[in-house]
Amino acid sequence: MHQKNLNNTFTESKTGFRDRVYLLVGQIPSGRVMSYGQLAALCGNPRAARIVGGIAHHGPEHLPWQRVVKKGGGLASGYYGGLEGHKADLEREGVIVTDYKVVDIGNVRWWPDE
DNA sequence: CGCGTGACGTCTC
DNA sequence: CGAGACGCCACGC
Repeated sequence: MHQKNLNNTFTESKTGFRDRVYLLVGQIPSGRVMSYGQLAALCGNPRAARIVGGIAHHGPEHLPWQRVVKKGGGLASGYYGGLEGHKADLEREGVIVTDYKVVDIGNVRWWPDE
């Protein structure tokens, strides 16, 4: 037929990774943060943290990527505006940041279970 | 369809 | 504690 599979890759299982990242990031409430590895794990691959970073860099700007930090609470240098911008956006939401690292990350880390 | 890549993570020194 | 090196894997060309 005329339709073919085009690029196919419409298999939810595979493209799901990137889409899930978008959905999860969009679900992070204000004042809370998630780590790249955490997002990756929830997407199905705890070792795909780097992939989440790459997706974040190229992902939609309307998503709260500022709520995505490293596992230890470290901010992302590649964030639009750099560490300063990232820090400013997090503090704006009430997240305490010191030396470009989220303070008490264990308390502000958010999980979809909540 | 293979290679390089990177907003990470973990180990070692 | 801090910095450096390796590994890991989805994504784009």
